[in-house]
Amino acid sequence: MVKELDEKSETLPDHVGWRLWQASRAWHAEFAAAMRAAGHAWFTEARAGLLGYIPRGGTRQSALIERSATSKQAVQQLLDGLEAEGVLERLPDPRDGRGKLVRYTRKGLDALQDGDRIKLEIEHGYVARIGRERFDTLMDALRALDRGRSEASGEAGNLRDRPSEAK
Amino acid sequence: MVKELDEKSETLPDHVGWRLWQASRAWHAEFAAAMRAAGHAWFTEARAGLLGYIPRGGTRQSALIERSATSKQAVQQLLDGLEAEGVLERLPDPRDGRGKLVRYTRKGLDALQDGDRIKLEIEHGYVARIGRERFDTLMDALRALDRGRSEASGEAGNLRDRPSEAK
DNA sequence: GAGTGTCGTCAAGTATCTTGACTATATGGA
DNA sequence: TCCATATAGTCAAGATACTTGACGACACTC
Repeated sequence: MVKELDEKSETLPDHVGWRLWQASRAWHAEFAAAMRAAGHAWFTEARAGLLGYIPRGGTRQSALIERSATSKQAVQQLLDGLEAEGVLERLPDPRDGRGKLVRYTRKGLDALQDGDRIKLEIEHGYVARIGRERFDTLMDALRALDRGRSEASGEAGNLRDRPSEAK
Repeated sequence: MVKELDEKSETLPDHVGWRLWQASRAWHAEFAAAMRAAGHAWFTEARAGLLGYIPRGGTRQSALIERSATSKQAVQQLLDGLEAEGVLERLPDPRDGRGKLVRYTRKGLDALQDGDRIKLEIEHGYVARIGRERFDTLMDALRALDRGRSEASGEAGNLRDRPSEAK
């Protein structure tokens, strides 16, 4: 076989960013595949990202925009899609005529439940692969990193870049 | 402030997938910001992902498609963009009339060098935040996870799902 | 040299996300 | 009360990333 260009011996990157990215992608690919296999064909990465910010009890659309790190239009379009799929519903906020409340439908709650189960399964797989101890240190390090990030910027729990800078 | 809906006490998810996703996004946001600040305005996440698969010495376009986990059309469009930006160039493969070689231009190599520097800076920041030991265990766990993944499927180093299944 | 498969391209469509402009409601004060 | 300003959500248009399908050019085998 041709081997004059060193295609064979070339290595992929090996730094934190790359590893985190690969791990994240792999996790999500596994999760999404399992979700779709469980009958939730509407499940996509972008939607999953948004759902992560919607607690079981529902939330104000504006609160959602603040928490997730994207524009309100992006959030809106994702919500439009999820609403059309029957996963969520939007109700007028009784306490603010401008606002809307976002909450899960039966279908959405069922999906959340399946999601929880699948997460556990994946986690078990990970533990089986690298051992409980290493898995725990992984989680510990990731949490510490997140805490560090929160402290570095303002104090909100996320990668939101100082929600009160230009406001 | 209104507080009847438990907005305040609600917590974000805390499982591996979420943590990996957040960490990955945060890393990339930091990296991309630094790259753009360093004058590489063409830098985006998708392009970065692809560049990760292109070794310094260049590669065949087809090899690239195989390594990255996307369709060849997606790769092609990304390459089109990078070529238009003057980061890469495509040459005919002297050993295969059908093929093309992708390699970095001077501009591309300069960007890679800045990228390496920035990666180190970010890494130092991480170590400062969570300590050298914890950082090392993090990397160790991520590598172990990747190894586990490789062994689970075929043997290729990545999340590519068995490149020779339907082929 | 004919058949088959690989490499890259063209074209069109979908999903995600962005900026800009706009409507309706809320809030705080003259 | 009325007005100014800010906030919540929407509408519209466009950019980017990615997909499927179809195709032309070359390579490889027989």
